[in-house]
Amino acid sequence: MNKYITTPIYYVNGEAHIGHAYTTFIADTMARYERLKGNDTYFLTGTDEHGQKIEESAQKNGKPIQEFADEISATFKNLWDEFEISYDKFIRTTDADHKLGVQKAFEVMYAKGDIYKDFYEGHYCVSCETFFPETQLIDGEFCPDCGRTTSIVKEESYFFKLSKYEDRLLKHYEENPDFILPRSRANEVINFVKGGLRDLSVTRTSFTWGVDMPESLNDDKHVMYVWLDALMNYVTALGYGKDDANMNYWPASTHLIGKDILRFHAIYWPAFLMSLDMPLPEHIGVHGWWTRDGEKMSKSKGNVISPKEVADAYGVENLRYFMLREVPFGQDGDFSQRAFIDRINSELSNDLGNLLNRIIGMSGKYSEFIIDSVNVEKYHSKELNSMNEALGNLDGFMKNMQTHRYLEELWKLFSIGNKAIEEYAPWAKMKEDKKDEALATVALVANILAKASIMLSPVMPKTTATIADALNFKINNDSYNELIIDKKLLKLFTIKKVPPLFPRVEEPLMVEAPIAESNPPKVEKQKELKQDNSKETDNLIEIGQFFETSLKIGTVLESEEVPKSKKLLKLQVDVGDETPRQVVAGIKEFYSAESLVGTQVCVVANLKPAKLMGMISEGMLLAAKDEDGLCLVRPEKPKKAGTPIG
RNA sequence: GUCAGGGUAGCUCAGCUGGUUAGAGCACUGGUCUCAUAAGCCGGGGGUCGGGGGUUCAAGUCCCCCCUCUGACACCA
Repeated sequence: MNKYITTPIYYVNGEAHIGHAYTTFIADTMARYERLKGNDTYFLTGTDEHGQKIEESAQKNGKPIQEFADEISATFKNLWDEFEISYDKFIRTTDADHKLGVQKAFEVMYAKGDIYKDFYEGHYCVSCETFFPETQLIDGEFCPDCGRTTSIVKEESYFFKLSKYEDRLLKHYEENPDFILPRSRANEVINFVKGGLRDLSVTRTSFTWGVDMPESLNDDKHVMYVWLDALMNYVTALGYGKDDANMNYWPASTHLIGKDILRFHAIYWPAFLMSLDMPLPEHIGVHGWWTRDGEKMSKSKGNVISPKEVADAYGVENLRYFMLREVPFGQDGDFSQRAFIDRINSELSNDLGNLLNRIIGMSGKYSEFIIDSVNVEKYHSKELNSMNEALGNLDGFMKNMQTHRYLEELWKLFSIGNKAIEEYAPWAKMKEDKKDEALATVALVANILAKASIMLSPVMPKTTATIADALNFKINNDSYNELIIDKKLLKLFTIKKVPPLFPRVEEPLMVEAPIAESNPPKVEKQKELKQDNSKETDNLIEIGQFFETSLKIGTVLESEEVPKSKKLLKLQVDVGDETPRQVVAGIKEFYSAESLVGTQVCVVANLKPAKLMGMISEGMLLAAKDEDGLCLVRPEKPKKAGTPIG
């Protein structure tokens, strides 16, 4: 059977973070699991390199775009190589073959009438060079960004008839309840589709760093929109549009993605495939995000975890185990060294590693390290049964990507082993001259470890290979068939002594990033500033530019909640003009309407008016927001309304 | 605000179509073996299953209302 597992292609806008590693670990585990079962498996990962953002980032770094993309792409590839990720192909959207495939797809959809050239018609603000939907316009006419008059302008664009596939998509979700996993994500998608789909603009004329249009269309003003380009990677990697060399792997078994790109994979991608008359992937697996010690990770907070740093400190395999064991698939997970260390010590060191040592010790003392399964069934049918029961449950968990349940279930084996040793106490049996029984128990545990290692190997390939080596067998499809499917026992062998697999971790191996306590310590502030400074140095402005912003002290005269709004307060603010200014501010979650009346705030006074919930906002309040909430910036002492700030 | 999904032991969670004294792991604690990485094993404490009504012989499990959390969308200037 063919299996095809993919990760998203990672955007080359920054280096790999823990989330990238997580996705890749899950995918790698699934791919290894399928191979173990003897399925012909293709595992794809790679990088997404087109689009305006990349163009801009390269410019900022003063590098040719391709060179910039090459560099970042290489950091991903190198990291995965270092982590021994078992990908079959690392695709880059700048690969020539990929571009060919995208163009081919475009031609097919175009020929079919699913892509048509039209005009992106909308209210266009010339000075902002942007289109705005009517709902955002102020008084149906003015630009929400600059307040100038907009005009109805048509810009040429190619569109994909997404709307045409609405019904077919809904039908597919309904008929394939496990198309999107976990279920809760499917509901989100269904709701969104039911809300109606608009045709998708699939080309851009505003930048050039993208896949060119197919020659047959003879239209080089446009380049492909990045998502059409990016999503196609899943088939161009198999040779679509070129030689179809590996198209026998299509459709994909699982596209693994993070929750941020759900819509593209669950709506656009299936629609594209329908248009190309190609089968849809079996599953879209949607995982959550990682927090750190309960808090969101962010660059400004300085608490971002580098996967390499963690792997260097704790070992890649331990990290893989932790990430897959700690969090229920689909949910957000929390990374803390404490939780990590607990799992290493209690599950890896105590339950597993120590168990291996126990039988090495006993076999050495009782039988010169020789392990013989001959009497296992005679004395331990009870243990064998419960072991087989747990082993039988594993496949279902993996199919649903419930890696945490999978590992939890697998760990029952070690418990069975530890309990058996205790219950049958081979040392006592030896004294009672029941060597057969003593050795049977040791052999039972050896078999438990062997079988568990096979099933653990997709998660921890190297460590389990070491265990297998100690137990004189190799983990592969053959041993899987023999020991797991046919439930056979290990043949007579001599166990090899190995050093402890999982040394206990007594204290954190990484320096903790400063974490905000109840009162944010100064350290964090400093760090934040430092980061910002270093970031801002290439982005300095002239003082004149600063003074283009008119900041004034304002006194809040009136304040009321905007009905039906979660975030907005409508304020009347005196900024020294004859009439008060109406300012709509998104601070309702942090300030009650009454508490603001009579207080002073800092107002950006020459901001172009904007329309929020249909109300004009003629200014903006200065406020600072971080993970702990938002606070307004206010004058230290009362000042007359309208006092300029500078 | 609309929609979706939650709120079960200190923590992380399991409890399918309602049915005996509500479970697991971790943490805490008492005991105990010695093959082992001060690991293992046995036992214990601890829950008004968010709140309030209702249906039923019987509800964590079904219905209604409320509180609260998370996510998506609609307004974060």
